[in-house]
Amino acid sequence: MAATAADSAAPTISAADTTTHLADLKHDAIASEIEIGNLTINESNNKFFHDPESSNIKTITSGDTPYVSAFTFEELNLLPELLKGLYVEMKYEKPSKIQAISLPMILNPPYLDLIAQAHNGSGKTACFTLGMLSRIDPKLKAPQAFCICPTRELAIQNLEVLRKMGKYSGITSECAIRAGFGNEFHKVKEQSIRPPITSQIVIGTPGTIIHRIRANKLSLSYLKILVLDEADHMLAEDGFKGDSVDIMSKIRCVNPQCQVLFFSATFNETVKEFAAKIVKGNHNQLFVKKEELSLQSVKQYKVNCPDELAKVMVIKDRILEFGERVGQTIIFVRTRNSAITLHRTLVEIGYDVTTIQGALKQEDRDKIVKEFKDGLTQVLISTDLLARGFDQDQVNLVINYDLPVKHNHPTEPDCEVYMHRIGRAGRFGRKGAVFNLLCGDADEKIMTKIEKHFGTEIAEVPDWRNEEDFVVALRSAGLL
DNA sequence: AAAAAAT
Repeated sequence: MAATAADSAAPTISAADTTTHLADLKHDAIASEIEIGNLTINESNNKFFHDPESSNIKTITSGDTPYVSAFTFEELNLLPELLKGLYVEMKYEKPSKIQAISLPMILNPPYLDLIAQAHNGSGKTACFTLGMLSRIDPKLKAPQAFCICPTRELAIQNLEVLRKMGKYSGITSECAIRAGFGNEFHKVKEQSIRPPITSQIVIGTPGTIIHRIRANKLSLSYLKILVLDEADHMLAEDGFKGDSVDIMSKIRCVNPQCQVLFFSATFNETVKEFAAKIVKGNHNQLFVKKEELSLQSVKQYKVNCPDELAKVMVIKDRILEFGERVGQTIIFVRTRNSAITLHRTLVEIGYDVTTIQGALKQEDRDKIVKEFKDGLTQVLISTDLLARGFDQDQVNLVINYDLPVKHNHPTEPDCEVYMHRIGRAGRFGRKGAVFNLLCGDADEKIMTKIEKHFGTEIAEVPDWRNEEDFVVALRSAGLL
């Protein structure tokens, strides 16, 4: 990739010595914005692929450490085994923007806490994965890094990335997610007689991590780094706030110096404030304006449908008719029941899909995800189970069968979930399209609120019955 | 029953 002007003027993020109070953040008194080159693109032969627009990430440092963004992985002084993992296994060439900015902050002493926001599909996972791998003392066979995630699927996916990246490092890792439920006594029992965890990196869901800590099967004594993936959800009142705080305070008791990293594409004001409160005094922050969070490469559409059947018809005869040619599709629904019903309806009219939701047995969930990731299935119906973090390159279409709404305020959109859902398409700068299926005034109002929140105009597909309208939409998204 | 999560 051609070097930009910004490349030569290696930006030093100026050290700020002031406090980290929110008032300061608001005044941008200690903020310095930096500009660096575009994301590195690895698969330029992909026809659904283009250079994502350069995005602004606002950097706020505290303490007196100056950071220089890394334009190459070599500058990060990584162990050769890790560099090999990045180049050979991950097929990375250069750090993406968020990686260039955050990795120096993560990897260099004094290992400050970090609150980091970056666009969906921009390479956040690699940031904290590399962070965990680099900070492990290979000789010490004890847990030194935790990563907690909101779903089991995400924990499994993150472990897969970590093992790939760390393939030559010899660092040990495992998932801490619940294996057996209710009547699967043998599995539950298996876990209760398990020996203590010796893996150096543990990635899991909050409940299971707490359970292992309480059972004294997961030592905190050597912990160096804690990662909260999808951090805004992990810290949300109606998310995993209680569990996350519990884990953090247990760690602080034993190990007050443990570095904490919060990563997500979204941070609403409430969560942002809370995160800034619970990190250690000196810490770093990276933020993106919500108006700049929408991916330029993913086109959003709305379709007015007279009734639920029309929504089904639109999915089958208008969108998937062409959609199947351009990649995989995820259809998001609001409830488990909605997932089951839509699945049944589509099958009834002769269209085969798979469905995932939290009420399924874990082995079925695993199988459905695997089939989809292996490309054996084209269309996947999902609840918000897969709204966050799920990474599948080939997903070019997202359909919101139901719009995401706040559970205690059904007339209000859940803008964060909306952003995460549409972020399942357009991974790493690929092109994609989102179709929001609206039915009635209430839906239209919610859609308008979403548009206002992100300051984006969502194009309307004029007529749900007109095939040509959808062809135009997909073509304009760059998919046909 | 919002969904997720050792609920």
